[in-house]
Amino acid sequence: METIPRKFSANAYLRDCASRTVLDAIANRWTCLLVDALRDGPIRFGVLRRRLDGITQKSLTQTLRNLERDGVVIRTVYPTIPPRVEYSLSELGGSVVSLMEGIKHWSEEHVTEILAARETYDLRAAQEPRPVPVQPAG
Amino acid sequence: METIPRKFSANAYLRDCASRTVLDAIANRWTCLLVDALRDGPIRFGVLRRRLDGITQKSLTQTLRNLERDGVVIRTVYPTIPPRVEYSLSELGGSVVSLMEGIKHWSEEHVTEILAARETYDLRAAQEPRPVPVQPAG
DNA sequence: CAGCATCCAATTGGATACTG
DNA sequence: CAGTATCCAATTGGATGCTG
Repeated sequence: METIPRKFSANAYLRDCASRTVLDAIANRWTCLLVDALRDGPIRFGVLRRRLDGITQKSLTQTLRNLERDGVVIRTVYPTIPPRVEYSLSELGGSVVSLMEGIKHWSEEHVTEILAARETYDLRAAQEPRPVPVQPAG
Repeated sequence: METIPRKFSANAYLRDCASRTVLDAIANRWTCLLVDALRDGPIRFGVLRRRLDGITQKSLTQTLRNLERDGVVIRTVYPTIPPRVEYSLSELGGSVVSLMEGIKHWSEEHVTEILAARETYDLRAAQEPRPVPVQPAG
């Protein structure tokens, strides 16, 4: 009787589990917006740059490179002058689109509620008595 | 005839839209793991600390404070000695659990595939001809 | 136990200049 | 157009010590 091969079980709670690096790769602002922007098909570098308002060329390049390296994004270079480079999602990338889109959507849906919560919190914090310093000034 | 009040439409693509700050708040490693860890009910600070392997006390405190401020997390202090503090999800927090869990799960499911992609990429990169320096050494 | 305060190293991010 | 390279400011993150 054979032992059933136990499947490797990743656990992102563990600091040394490689899935933690994957979590880091996708759970950040630019990856979320970038993957969402790629959902409707190939898109050029310059268009992406303008769409992800506030991203620098450096950050965009790095985010794209990392996702390409991870097999999430496909980079296609057309040997024209001037150069034309298009980015699209791989099948793997397609499998994470709904999650990224979901996060973006959630942020937009709940922003008003959250801004209100922040205001309330800050107001209460301002009203609370300050902790007495160990060495009072003066 | 009244004008229909046009609903404010948030857009996280825009750098100055407040929803961008919400995106930043939830799209990061610790928030993802933290919210996921809170899904099964109230949990103490020390337990969280041990569960989110590798997090420092400082980072955990800050992540919890920010989410509390945003109305995602509820902090309950029991006036005992020693102090006992429990964290749980608000209703708002509950509405984002499935997304956070989804990201964690996706990371764990695709880690092998992604590690392979990285290896392939790095191998190809090592084989590619180096760009000729403008001022060749020697 | 659940923090806060502080110091410091390391990583990130922006601005700028240049290239095939 | 789509990058690379570099310099530098700013933010982050870890380690440590202390407290109600």
